[in-house]
Amino acid sequence: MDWNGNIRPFVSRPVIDNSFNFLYNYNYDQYQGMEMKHAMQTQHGGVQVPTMDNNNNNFVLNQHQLDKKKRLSSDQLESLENSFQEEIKLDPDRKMKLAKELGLQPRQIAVWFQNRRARWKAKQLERLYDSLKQDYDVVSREKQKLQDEVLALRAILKEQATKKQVNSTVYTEISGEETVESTSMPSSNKTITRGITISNHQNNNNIINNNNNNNIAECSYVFNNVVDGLNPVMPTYWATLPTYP
DNA sequence: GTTGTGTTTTACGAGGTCC
DNA sequence: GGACCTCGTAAAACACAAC
Repeated sequence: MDWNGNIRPFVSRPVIDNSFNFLYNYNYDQYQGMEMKHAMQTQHGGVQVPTMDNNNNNFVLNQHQLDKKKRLSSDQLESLENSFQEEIKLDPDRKMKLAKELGLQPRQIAVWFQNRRARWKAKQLERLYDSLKQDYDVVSREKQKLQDEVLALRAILKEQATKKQVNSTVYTEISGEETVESTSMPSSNKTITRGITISNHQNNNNIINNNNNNNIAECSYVFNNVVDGLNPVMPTYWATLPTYP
């Protein structure tokens, strides 16, 4: 029994031999004890009734009736698609209207919308994945760039610290004061990073190399905050990333 | 033309939510 | 409790390459 009270035999197998016709009798039920929900349909969803077999008084299906799962026509699909584009959910009134217009069972309309929503959702997920992957790639490249910068700056710092150590050793020999600065990372990174400029670093590399005092004066806002874990600064492109509900 | 195989579409059942 | 939903799946329909 379908939603409209029509009876539709289960007809999932092709006729191989007439001797097996009993398998396709009206009373045949693949799922014993289960309610029949299928309605045999014509090209446009009309219900077909099984015919009587002359020999044994059983209901049998002719070849046309055995053609199950008809695909919807292009016109039907177009109408359904248009309706779906208007609203992906199907209210009962619209379902009945579409069923009438397209000559389909209301159940078919409901099922089509359910399947269409599933396809739509899968597509959305696919797009979301692509978008997130793109974002990830951008962030990943940026991270690599920043890591390279950190390595370069550490090398510079190490070099400067070595020079400084040499100078202070000479000074200590004279004054007796201890002025050696640690350059190890990351345990003492705060000490180091407070004296480094990351923004405009490429232009500043020369300055760093040539003017130790200027480097210390150009304290990095970005680097300090990121390393200290305070108010991390977002890359400008983050603002352009799409938002998702 | 046939056959094998992968993909798409139609349809359903199970289990859940909502009114 | 009925209508409807999502999710997972079966099976028919279809597309297409290989022979």
